[in-house]
Amino acid sequence: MRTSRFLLSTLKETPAEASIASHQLMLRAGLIRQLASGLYIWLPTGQRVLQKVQNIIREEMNKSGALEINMPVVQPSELWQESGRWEHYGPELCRFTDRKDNSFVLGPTHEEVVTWLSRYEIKSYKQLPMNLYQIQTKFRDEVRPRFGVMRGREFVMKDAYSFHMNKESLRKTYEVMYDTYCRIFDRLGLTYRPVEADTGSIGGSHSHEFQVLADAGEDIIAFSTESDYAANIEMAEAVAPKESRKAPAKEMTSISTPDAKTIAEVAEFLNTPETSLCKSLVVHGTNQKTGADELVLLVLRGDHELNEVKAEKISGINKPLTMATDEEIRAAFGAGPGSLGPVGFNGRIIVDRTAAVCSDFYCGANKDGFHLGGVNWDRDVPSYEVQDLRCVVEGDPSPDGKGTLVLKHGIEVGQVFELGTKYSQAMNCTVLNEEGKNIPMEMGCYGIGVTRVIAAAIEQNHDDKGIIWPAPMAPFQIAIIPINYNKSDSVKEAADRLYAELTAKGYEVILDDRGERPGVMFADMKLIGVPHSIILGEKSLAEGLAEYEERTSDSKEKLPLAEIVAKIEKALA
RNA sequence: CGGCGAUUAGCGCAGCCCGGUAGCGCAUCUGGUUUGGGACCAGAGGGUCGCAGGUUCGAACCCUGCAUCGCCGACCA
Repeated sequence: MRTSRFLLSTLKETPAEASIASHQLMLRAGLIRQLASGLYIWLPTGQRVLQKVQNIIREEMNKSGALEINMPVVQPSELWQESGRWEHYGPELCRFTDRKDNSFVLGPTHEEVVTWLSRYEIKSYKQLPMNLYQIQTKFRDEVRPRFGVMRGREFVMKDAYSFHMNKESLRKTYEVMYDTYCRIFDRLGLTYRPVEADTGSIGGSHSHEFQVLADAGEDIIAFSTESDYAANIEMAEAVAPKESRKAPAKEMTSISTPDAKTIAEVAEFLNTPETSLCKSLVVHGTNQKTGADELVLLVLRGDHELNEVKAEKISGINKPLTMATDEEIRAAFGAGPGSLGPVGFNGRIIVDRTAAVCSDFYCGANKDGFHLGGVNWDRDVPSYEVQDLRCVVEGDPSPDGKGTLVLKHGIEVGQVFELGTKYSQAMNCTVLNEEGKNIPMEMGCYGIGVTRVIAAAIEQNHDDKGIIWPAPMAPFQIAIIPINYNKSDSVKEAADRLYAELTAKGYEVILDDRGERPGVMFADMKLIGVPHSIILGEKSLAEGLAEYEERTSDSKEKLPLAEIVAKIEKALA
């Protein structure tokens, strides 16, 4: 490719809307342009990267035995009603009607369509297992699109769906996909970790996420210092403290705490650490026996945070988790949210494992402006349950018993699920087994955020000059930078000859034939992150020399022109 | 969906408080000089100041509404 015939579209200045490195660089390097909130055009440079990532994914998926298909973006609403997700998927699901007033959605994912397909195409257990995948555009009307393609509304995803006779077969394919994902992310040159994950609204039982480690990541991952335990913080178990609760040493007393409402304020007012306080949160629940709505009190140690995913999984707590309003709280407790506590509350109380071993603690008095001190479970609060409610914090013991936990930010680039029969049952997707009996197929699903992978790679690989692509993702492998291309015959001749030679060998070469000043060419090639550059100048050429520069280290080396091709071939081998 | 902010040339911004000829830098085009790390000189093109109302002799500027974009939070296979 010659720059004069290419749409390089680089920007010197950073557009104001971009806040993280990958978004800024994708705009500056001319990979993408924003069309509307969460919608992006992929420019030629970006499209080349996108296709490279897609090809690697496709190769590895094909190697794993999966079969590529292509399903429509537009899907009939009836399928979503069949699966039950018409109700459960919120406004994120973009719904519309056609001219005949038939109802459709823009596919945010394709479980319904692929299940519909398999219902017709898979008739016998002899066809199983089968794994179908596509690389396709999805649309999710995100509440808040941000960070460029990291969280766009329209994005490219590789999604695969596997079908099985039984759980053993599903588990086998799950393992194959897990390994395939490792190979894909290894090949892409990313630093990532597979972590235990929540299954979220897609449903299912067993799941791992593939997280690219980067500070800009929106997820938090807990790792063990000693073992390979790793989990999304949503899932990471906060194990029960080993030490048992101390016997009460103090009498319960009421303390006036005017204007102290938050944990930090109360701790400061009482001149005591946050760990000696317990905080109380009120959520909506359903009474297990009567089925009536009720308010449930959740109690955590003052320095800990509620893990909403864990709370939602407790039966009797409404999903999605909804906090009680100030009015509801006042009606039930006779006090506002800043002064709540378990003492005297006669509804359901769920206490976090760590809070449950606190003794002589402080908590709200259920009276505005007052807290209680010297509070003890059992003695002062006779009836309560103990559950794992909180987010883990750094230093917590690892759930597998080895080492302690550290927390890091991650970008979720892939996820593998065991779905089970959630969709096959709801949509009557069955197969005849060896006994001639109709059974719902076991299903798995496996996604990779293709466009997000690119943003994640840039988050991990850039410097102040621009992108430093992992070799397999680079839009071009080699840049030829001729100084005075338009004026010097020797430079032009050498550049054209090298370009022809390297191109004929099958390399992806970009020749900067714009005749720009050297600084402009260097800056552009570094910005778009071409891994290898050949610099040709008239003076060096007169001595038979060319220069080789490598992007990762920005190191330069002069060597005979005749040896440059061999040098490049070695570097790219 | 709540709170906050922005919207003026392709991009980054000033002008608004205090109403009266729409500006700067970068980019683009022309000519010239330059050519090893985002050059210099001279000239040129490019704007319904987000949209709609209102106040006013007169609105980029003041008022009202709406839209879009962004930030923080809630949300998220």
